Amino acid sequence: MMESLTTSLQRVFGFDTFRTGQEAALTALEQGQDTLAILPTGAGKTLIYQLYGYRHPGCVLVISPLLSLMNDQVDRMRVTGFRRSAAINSLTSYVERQEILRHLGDYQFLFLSPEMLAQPQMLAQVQQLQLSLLVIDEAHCIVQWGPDFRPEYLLLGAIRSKLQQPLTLMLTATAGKTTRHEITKQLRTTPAIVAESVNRPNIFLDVENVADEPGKQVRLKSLVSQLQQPGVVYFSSKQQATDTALWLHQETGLKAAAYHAGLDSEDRFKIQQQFMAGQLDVICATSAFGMGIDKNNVRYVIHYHLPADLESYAQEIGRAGRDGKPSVAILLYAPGDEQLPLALGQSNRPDEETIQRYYAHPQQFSGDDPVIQLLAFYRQHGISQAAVTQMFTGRERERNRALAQMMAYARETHCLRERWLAAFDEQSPEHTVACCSPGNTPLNLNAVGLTRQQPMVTATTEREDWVARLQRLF
DNA sequence: CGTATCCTGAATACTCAGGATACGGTGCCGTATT
Repeated sequence: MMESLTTSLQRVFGFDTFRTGQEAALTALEQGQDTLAILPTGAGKTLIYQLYGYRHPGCVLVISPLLSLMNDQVDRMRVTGFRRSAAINSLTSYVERQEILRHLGDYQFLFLSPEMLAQPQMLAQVQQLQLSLLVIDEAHCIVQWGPDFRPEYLLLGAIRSKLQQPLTLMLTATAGKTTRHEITKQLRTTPAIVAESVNRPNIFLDVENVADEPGKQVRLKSLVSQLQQPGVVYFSSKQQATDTALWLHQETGLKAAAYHAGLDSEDRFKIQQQFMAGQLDVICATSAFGMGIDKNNVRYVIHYHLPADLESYAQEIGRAGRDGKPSVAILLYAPGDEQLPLALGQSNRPDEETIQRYYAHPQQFSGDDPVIQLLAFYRQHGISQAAVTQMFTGRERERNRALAQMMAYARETHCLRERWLAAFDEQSPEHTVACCSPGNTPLNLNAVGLTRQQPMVTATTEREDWVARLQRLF
């Protein structure tokens, strides 16, 4: 008889108890059920598949969206005693890759990107393995990136079938009802769902209405110079992230840097390291910044532009206050801001006519256009014109719905938390002054307890004091 | 979709109306080129 989960936990990690969600997910997996686990960052999602891998013979195959995540994870696993771990990706040298492939059957944990796994040679190798578990890390990427950015994500369902439907664990920090539905539909399974609340009570929510672009800049500068550091300001434009980092530094003297996909990987790495080490006050970033960032003392996340949906917003504000201390998420909204996410959503999407013309005469199109590259991908994978049309139509409808939900948050006049959590089918705790400040109410920074003039007291006494202080103030 | 910038042509030469165009985000992979 196999030892209990708790005994394994004790033996492998030296912990006596599981964190919320871990045990439920493991229990479902032990019963042979595919499992979708929606757990906040820092809840110990990797422990779930590490422990499962420890308890069962065969290989745990982990599909991960980013090379940096993969490589960090392999390093961490080797340090903590899981030495039979490897990643194969474009950064792997030829020699190293040959070495791993020669002993592939000996590995307990193998990390691949969807693109790598989709390659026929690689898939053939993996088909030879005895898989104990297939893990889809950051599973929301299937929905967020699949259709119009990284189409290999949409092949995972077919690949899973070719691997004889191995037991599958899907991991993410944020997934509303439609995202959950889409993930499981794509992966062709009806899993057990283990979901923790996405609420983050220590993050004060705020929407700030401004008249226009200059008004937004003024407000941003004022907020950034008053708030406790460090913080993150999100943009939907690389240029504006860069310009604003420089401007904020000049205007306020704060140590500010920009982070986006236009920087070379050396700079990206350096800036990320500096931020993690506390050498930066504020990072002006695009959505490129975030996954895999686990800094616990981020005090504020400001959105200069409107995110495309509440799930992205939840992911991004979730990077504040990991230490449980009071933090704030501020959305700056100017009339018409919804046009930018709308346009971005359209930019990678072919219209019906283009699809029709491409399928009729594919050779007449230039291969440089990313939209055409997507169509070429789907056509080469035998996906019909009708299916592609239907997919992009559905995608458009879904993006519009998601943006409308985001707009409803921006325009909310009653309780932002209630509005936010409703998108994840969650009830909100009762609204208090410590909860949020919608766009129609002014933000009192002192009330949030985050101004630099009023440094926070120590963590243990903070929570009661903070609520009590707020109650008195109002 | 909407803003900013560039371009064009007509009228003027200390210019400007209005149209065309570019910009706006996320990452794998591997091949061709320096």
